[in-house]
Amino acid sequence: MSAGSPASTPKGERRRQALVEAAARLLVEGGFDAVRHRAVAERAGLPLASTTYYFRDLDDLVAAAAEHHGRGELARGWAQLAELTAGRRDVDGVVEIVLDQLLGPATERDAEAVVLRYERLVATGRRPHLRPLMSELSADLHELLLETLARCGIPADHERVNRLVALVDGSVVNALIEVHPDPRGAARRMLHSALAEGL
Amino acid sequence: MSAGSPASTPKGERRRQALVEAAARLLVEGGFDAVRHRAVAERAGLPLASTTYYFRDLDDLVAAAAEHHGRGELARGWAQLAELTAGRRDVDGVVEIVLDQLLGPATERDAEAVVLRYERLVATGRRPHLRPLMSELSADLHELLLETLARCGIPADHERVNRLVALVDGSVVNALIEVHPDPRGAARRMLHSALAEGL
Amino acid sequence: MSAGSPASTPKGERRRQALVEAAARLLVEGGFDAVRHRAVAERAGLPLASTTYYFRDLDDLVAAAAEHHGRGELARGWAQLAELTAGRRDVDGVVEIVLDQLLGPATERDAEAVVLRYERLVATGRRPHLRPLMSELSADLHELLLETLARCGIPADHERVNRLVALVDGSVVNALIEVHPDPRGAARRMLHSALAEGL
Amino acid sequence: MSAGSPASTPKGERRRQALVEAAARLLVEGGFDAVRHRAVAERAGLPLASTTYYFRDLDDLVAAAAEHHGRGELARGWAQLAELTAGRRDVDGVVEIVLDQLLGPATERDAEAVVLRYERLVATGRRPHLRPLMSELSADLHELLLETLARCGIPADHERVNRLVALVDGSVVNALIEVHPDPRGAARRMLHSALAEGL
DNA sequence: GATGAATGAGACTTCATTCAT
DNA sequence: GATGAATGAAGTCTCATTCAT
Repeated sequence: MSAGSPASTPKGERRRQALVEAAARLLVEGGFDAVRHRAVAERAGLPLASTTYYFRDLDDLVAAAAEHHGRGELARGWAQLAELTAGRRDVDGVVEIVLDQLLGPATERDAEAVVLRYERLVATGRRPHLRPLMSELSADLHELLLETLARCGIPADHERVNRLVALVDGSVVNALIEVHPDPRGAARRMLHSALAEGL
Repeated sequence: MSAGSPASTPKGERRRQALVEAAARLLVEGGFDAVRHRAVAERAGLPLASTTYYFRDLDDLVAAAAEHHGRGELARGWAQLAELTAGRRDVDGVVEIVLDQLLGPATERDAEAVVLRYERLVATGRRPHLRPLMSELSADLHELLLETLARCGIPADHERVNRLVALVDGSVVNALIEVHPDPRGAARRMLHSALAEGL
Repeated sequence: MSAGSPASTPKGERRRQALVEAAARLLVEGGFDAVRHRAVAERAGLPLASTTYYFRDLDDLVAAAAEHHGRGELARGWAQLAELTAGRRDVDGVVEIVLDQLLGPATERDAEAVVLRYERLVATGRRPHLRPLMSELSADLHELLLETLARCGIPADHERVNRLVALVDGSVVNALIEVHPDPRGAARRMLHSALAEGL
Repeated sequence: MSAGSPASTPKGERRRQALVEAAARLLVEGGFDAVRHRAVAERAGLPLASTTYYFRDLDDLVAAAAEHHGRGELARGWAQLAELTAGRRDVDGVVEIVLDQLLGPATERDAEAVVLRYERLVATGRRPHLRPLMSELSADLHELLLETLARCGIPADHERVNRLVALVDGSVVNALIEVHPDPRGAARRMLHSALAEGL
């Protein structure tokens, strides 16, 4: 999916990967603007020129980083699902599971940890080249949630998942503007009240 | 609310305003990254140094632009409300009105026109200094929707408005990643299905 | 001596003085480079344009500040002399008095407090317009030391004062480069060893 | 000792050196304030960006220039010493040699040529990062004078050298404020009178 | 007399990208 | 294949000074 160019040697692939990981970490920490050639190279402990050697330009590297981060999140989600024993759960349990799938595991610095998911979504609005990637990731996330709800004994279809996702994402983006943002809390409250009314 | 400093004369106020408007236009067209001293000055047809004369630094100018844009949207919303004849409406009518309030009037290039609202929300996640402003705007928007729903004969409380907003915003951010994004359409479908089930 | 231009009114004179004092304080705190129109005006609580209204240009203001500071030091020196009871003193006493006259009263942050005297001397090397002023101040300082030594019962002539001054100033400028500078201490040691050998 | 970073190739080293020399020349001509990125680049006939490519920031470049100048002076001093035939000399001869070591060879525009030594010393008072460098240069100069005096058949220890240096430096900084400065002359007179009295 | 407004010049620095080796 | 070297373009911001009022 990523553009890629040279280096099909194992070593080349390893270095490419190191750059992607470095870029992904920067993405999480500082957003899209923080992904610069220099910063990535330093993080990865590789020469500056390697960033343009392995990636056509910065957009290419940013895209690869976004993809890496997105796939990592999904992998975590599927792994979490695999460990989930089947069976009915109360609302509280389901809500927490869904929040974990959508926002990642709860952190102390939640607001900051969560923001990248939304930066990615919104940034795609101005970067058409990210759309195919993001669409793919999104479809997979959808699938993951569908399975997760099923495992929890909650009947779910595409529409219901869409609504759940919208409720969470909508709550979060609106929570980010609070002076002391608590996006996870906001999403949790929203989900509860929605589920209480039968979604 | 905006920081600003000099220019109490009418002319000064006019120039300041010209800069804000130029910055706001750039914000709409290119997002936060597009608001640069040079670009703003050129847009406004004013000397480069005027940007730092009227605004302490770029953050200050960006904030003023965001505020300008946000207040403009709200003003439009209230004006629209004022022209709204009271009385019950069918779901279709209400949905269109709510979409207009939240996303602005329908445009051809809808995806692009709509994206700034979400950039603003998300950007605030990394720019704490925008939070007070955004919170204020958000509260006003909330009020506007409350009134709008009342005018449409739909019983609404804070919670219901929150849910509506979340549904729209969540739909939109998830629609932005489609290869051919139709955020307004996505939000419309979501609202319909939600209202059909009694919200 | 200072250039001066407008404002012979009492109020004008007062504001001019306020600017000079503000500039002098900045001079002490940050050296010549710290004396900027903006900084001076802010310190003095006066409008920016007043700095160019009362002083032809920045050099003029800097010169006035240097003069103010220099004359203040000298006034302090003469006052100190006036309070000095006549009579022979031991070397220690004389040394401390001379150090006070040349370097100002001992401070905790001595290195920083002392540096301006030498910046002024050296800066004059590149600013011929400061020379008449500095020469006058220097002559007065010379006179002060002559009187001081006499009061202490130490026979002194111009040559001896010159040598004393040179020893102190030479010690100080060479002490400023230490990692933990102690210019007063260095000057003290130098004076002691010189006086021990009969100057 | 200088910070620097890239350029290990001969060519790189040469360009780096060109920048340092350009900066050093500017330092001599106009003092610390004259060392600006633009000015250095133009002097060296190199692109502006090369100044930040070879030097982390301006402070780094200024320090390198100060070091270059200082080491050059010292090298000249040691070379001069090497050419010095051993043996007793009269006071006049010794004085001239010491002045050469401390102030550089006599020039027509003496006052200007000499001022940088003192700017460097005094500037260090406000720029702690220069202290280690200046201390090292100072120690070497001390050594040079010790050897020089020995070569001239004059018994000298650290204390005596310190006193000599202080006398010269003190004379010079006080001479810089004369309307027609003659720092070398002043130092010469001071040394004579001091040596006449057995130091 | 006094000052708010205004700006051209220039300061330092970062960065994406190219290219020779 | 890999990378150190290099740089043009642009970024943010400060400042001394002028001028109209």
